[in-house]
Amino acid sequence: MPELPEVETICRTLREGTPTSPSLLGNIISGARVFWARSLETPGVEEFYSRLPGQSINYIDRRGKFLVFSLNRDSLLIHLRMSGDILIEAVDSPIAKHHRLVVNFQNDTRMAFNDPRKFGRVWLVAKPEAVTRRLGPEPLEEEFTAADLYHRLQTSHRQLKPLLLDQSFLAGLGNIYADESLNLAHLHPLVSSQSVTEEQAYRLWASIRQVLNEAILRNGSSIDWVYRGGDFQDYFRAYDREGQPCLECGTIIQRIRVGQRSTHYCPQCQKLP
DNA sequence: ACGAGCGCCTGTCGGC
DNA sequence: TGCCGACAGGCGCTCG
Repeated sequence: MPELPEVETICRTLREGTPTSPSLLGNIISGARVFWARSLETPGVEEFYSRLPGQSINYIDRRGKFLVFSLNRDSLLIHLRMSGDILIEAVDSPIAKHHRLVVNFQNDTRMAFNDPRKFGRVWLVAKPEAVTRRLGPEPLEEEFTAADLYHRLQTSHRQLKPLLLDQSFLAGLGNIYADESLNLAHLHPLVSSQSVTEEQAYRLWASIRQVLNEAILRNGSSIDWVYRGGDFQDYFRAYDREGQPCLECGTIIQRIRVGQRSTHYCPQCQKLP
């Protein structure tokens, strides 16, 4: 489920709390349990157990698709990959089937990392940059300008879709929001990046930000059995709309394979030059 | 430098 | 009903 808007939604929920679940800020960690060792990227399980107790959650942030928990001495980073989710529950509730790791708090609640497909990863490190250092710019930050995007496109010779999925080019886009952004910008997913004009780059920049901001306003997208409570899926323009009419021109949305990923686009609005 | 293919995993869905 | 392949919001690796 997790691209930037979904991770941002989870991040805000954990940081700010909801009527039914209070903020995690200030929670003191009492311990942890790992049920699937490969979910823990670093350190080893024993060190993970010994370093966590006594540290409290001072802040919760997002970098790309990573959740970043700032503790007293360390940072706890979680990447949800394809099927990961974060649940807050009572410490004495049963361990659900796909719980891979839990962090217990002194207030008798716990944070569970639930991940059916086991692709997600957790890091406990002294410096978060050790994990996030290779990420590209944050698309919603003010410092990320259209001129910046244009120059980055110029320095690459790749197709737009795989480039947008490359987290070192831009942090946070995944398959859904790459397709949505390209559709809104009227750019074909196979267009070569260095052929994009300044005006097209501006359109892509504005489209990426518009799509991500609207998705965050709708708490992200909910698809299949991994449900998060967002409803941006009801506003998709291209993604998962193969065979349906383009909302702008009525042409049937096509699905092709690009870099092993399903790619949806309107052949009329998004023409190859 | 780039794209293709594959591995990592479990679950769901459609076709036969 | 059961089986089987295709597919899924990600990413790191190898190989041409």
